[in-house]
Amino acid sequence: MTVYCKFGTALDILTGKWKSLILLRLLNHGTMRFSELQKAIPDISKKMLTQQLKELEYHDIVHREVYPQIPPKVEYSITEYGQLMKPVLQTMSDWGAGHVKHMEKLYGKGDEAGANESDLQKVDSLQ
Amino acid sequence: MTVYCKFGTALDILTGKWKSLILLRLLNHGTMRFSELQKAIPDISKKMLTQQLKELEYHDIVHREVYPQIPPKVEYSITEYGQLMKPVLQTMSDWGAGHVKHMEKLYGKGDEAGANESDLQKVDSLQ
DNA sequence: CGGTATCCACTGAGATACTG
DNA sequence: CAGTATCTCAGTGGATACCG
Repeated sequence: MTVYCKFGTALDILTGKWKSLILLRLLNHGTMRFSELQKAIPDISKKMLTQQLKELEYHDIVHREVYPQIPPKVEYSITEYGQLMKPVLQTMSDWGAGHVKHMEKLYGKGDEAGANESDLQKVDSLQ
Repeated sequence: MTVYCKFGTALDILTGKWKSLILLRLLNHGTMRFSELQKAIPDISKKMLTQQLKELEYHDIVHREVYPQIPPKVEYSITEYGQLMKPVLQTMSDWGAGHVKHMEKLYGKGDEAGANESDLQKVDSLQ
C-alpha cells in the first residue's frame, strides 16, 4: 500500500530549530507575549519569531490574540488542537534523550566530531 | 527543571525530506543497494544520498555493508538500534496524517495557499 | 510594543564531470 | 557500481532601519 508521505507534513511543522523551541515555551508557560517569547528564546530575531509564529498560526497550532491598545499587546498560546502536538514532541524528545546517551556510548562524552550538538539550547523540559 | 533540548538531536536526524524517505524505504524493504535506493527515491542526487546515508551511519541508525568486488556492491540496512526510530517515525506519520485532514477541514481540499504540500512524495507506508 | 521592509552573507543542494 | 570533486545558484536567515 502506498500513501502520501506524512513526514513532509510533520516535518514542515517541526523542522527548524525555532519552531520546536517556540512550541516548548508555549506548552510550558501557557500564554506568552511576543516580547516574552523573544526573551525566552535567546538569539531568535524578530523576523524569524514573527515568521515561525505565523506559520504555526496558519496551521492552527498557535493562537494569536491581539489587544487593540497603545502600546500594542499580542499574546500567543497553544490551541486546543495544538495540544495534539504534545505526544509527538514527547516521543521525539524521549528518543532524542536516549540517542544522546547512545552517541556518548559510541563516541565518548566529548563527541565534537560530527554530532554537532554545540547548538543545543537549554530549555524547560516537557515535564 | 531544565534539560538540554532533545529536539535538536531528534531533528538533526529526522530533518530534511531525504532522511525520512531513506529510512522509510529501508524499513519497508530491508536491505537495499545504493542504486536501489536511488531508483526508489526519485529526484535524489547521488551527492545527497551519499551524504544522508553517511550521517545516518554515523548515528548508528543505518548499517553499511561493503562487498569488495568489481563492480562494487554496497548494501544499506537499518541497524538493530535504528529500529528504535520506528515508533518515532510512526508517531510523526500518524500526527501528520491527522493534520492533513485538519488542514482540509480548515481551508478546504485545495489548500495551495500556504500549506505547500506540493512536494509531498509518494512512498510506501510504514504498515 | 509588535511588527515590516530591505539588504546582504552564507549555506544547502542541484548539475556536471571525474575515479577506484 | 558507488561514490568524490567542483561549480553554481536560489533560498534561508541575520542585521538594520523604519512604521502603526
